[in-house]
Amino acid sequence: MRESDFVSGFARGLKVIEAFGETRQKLTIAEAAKLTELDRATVRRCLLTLADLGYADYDGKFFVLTPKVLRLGHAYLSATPLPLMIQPYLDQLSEKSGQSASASVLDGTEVVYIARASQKRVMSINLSPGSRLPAYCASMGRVLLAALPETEARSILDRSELKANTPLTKTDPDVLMNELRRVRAEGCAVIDQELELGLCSIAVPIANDRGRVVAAINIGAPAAHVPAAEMVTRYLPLLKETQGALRLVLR
Amino acid sequence: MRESDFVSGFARGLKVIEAFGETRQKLTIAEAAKLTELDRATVRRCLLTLADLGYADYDGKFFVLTPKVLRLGHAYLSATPLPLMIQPYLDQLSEKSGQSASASVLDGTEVVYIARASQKRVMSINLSPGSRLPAYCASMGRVLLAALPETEARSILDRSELKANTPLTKTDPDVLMNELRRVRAEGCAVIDQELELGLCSIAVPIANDRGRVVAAINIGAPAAHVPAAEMVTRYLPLLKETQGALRLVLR
DNA sequence: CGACAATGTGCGTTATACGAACAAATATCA
DNA sequence: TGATATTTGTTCGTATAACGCACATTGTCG
Repeated sequence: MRESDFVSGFARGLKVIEAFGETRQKLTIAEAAKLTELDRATVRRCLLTLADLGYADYDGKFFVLTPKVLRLGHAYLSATPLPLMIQPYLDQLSEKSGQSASASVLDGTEVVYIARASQKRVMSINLSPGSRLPAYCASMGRVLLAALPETEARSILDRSELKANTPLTKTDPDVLMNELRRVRAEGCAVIDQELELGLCSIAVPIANDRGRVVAAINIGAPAAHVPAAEMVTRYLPLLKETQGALRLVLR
Repeated sequence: MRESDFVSGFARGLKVIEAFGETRQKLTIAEAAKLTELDRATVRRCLLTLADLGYADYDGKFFVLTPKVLRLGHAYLSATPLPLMIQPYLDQLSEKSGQSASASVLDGTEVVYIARASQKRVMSINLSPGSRLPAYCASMGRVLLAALPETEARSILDRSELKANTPLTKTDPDVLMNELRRVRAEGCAVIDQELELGLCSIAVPIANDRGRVVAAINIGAPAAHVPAAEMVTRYLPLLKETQGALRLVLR
């Protein structure tokens, strides 16, 4: 791609949208300028353009995203075969296990949920498709990182904000790299309350018919119901079964 | 807003992203130019910019959206109070009714799902938050349209593609306007297999503490389990209860 | 009321990027 | 396989889009 094929004004605008992140419902011009490191006047024009097009509302101080903004990315979930094909398998997996089951892919340093089936909600956060979790402390993140070349996985860990969500969260990069080696060897990852106290999950990678890892699936359960030590014996057979079935149908 | 505050290059780029819609996983340059009615060279530069930034992959012919594109706007679902506040109520509603419960808001001619709780999936499509349905033939769409001034509702119907999804789908604008008047009078809408054969749903509007309608909630059920004639007696009391509880907490 | 922060605005400047036209590549069809 | 149609790549002249700096205005806080 040549430099003259790059539209920098468009790129700046996308950077402004990304400034909202996952936690900011609204932004001021000054906040968005700080987050994007773009000139304040440039950011102001981008935000005003979003408001004019209906992607945001402006009350004279704050820009608030509107439902229209969901048009900008939902095609990935609604039109891409992978989420659509995995969903029925997760429905069955959730039914058989009696717990929630999800699928995700890696995007940068995070896993993005692309499909989910749940019975009762037990997590404090709602992980519908499009939601993100840091890969280093999520079971699906662990298996997706384990499927990468070690230098690439290490690079992602180095770019991650390795914060301790609970006293059980592993945050040392070397410890995490050893853990990824173990995950690769065993073919699954178990997270024992590293993301959130009270929650355990077990995940396996999903490969397509050419052996390339394209997603991960997991089963999540409350630690009170299923201690981490039992996650493997109770759920790994079901996950392996689903893994094998999906391998035959994904290309 | 002054014309000089509008960034037309950014606006064109957003139009190109929207060209993917809800059903197109991939687009060629020519397809995107046709859908957006922009010059082919302009569209090409926008798509190449998306690819360069990682929002799409390019195989030399097709541009395919990547999971990164989900960063564009997910803050609306993950950071906006409305979806987060409604979710626990839908969980309870789903539990009590034994059916799926959802919330949505109006965006253009469609309803966008913003929260969902489900037991078993019975629809052929997966309606996770971010998904869209045409408002004219969805129960939540009916109640949201009914909450608008008649001229505005009529304008939305006129802009809709009023297609018959099933033999039961109402598509005549005058018939639909009468139906909206009935919905307004009764305070709820029941859809009897107009969206998809085998599926019924009942919805009520959700107002905030100032009486302004901000969302709709529904319960959906298989027609085989709950005939449309019974939807009101079985589920309207539960919906009204949730409606009242939400009114107290939404501002 | 003054200090400080945030926002609005003007405008000189130039880099951005548009789009038309032509070339090259790919797809389709007989 | 060649002809034709369609799509994509590329050049480049040109206009203007839009950048960003500086100053003015407004809002907030103590």
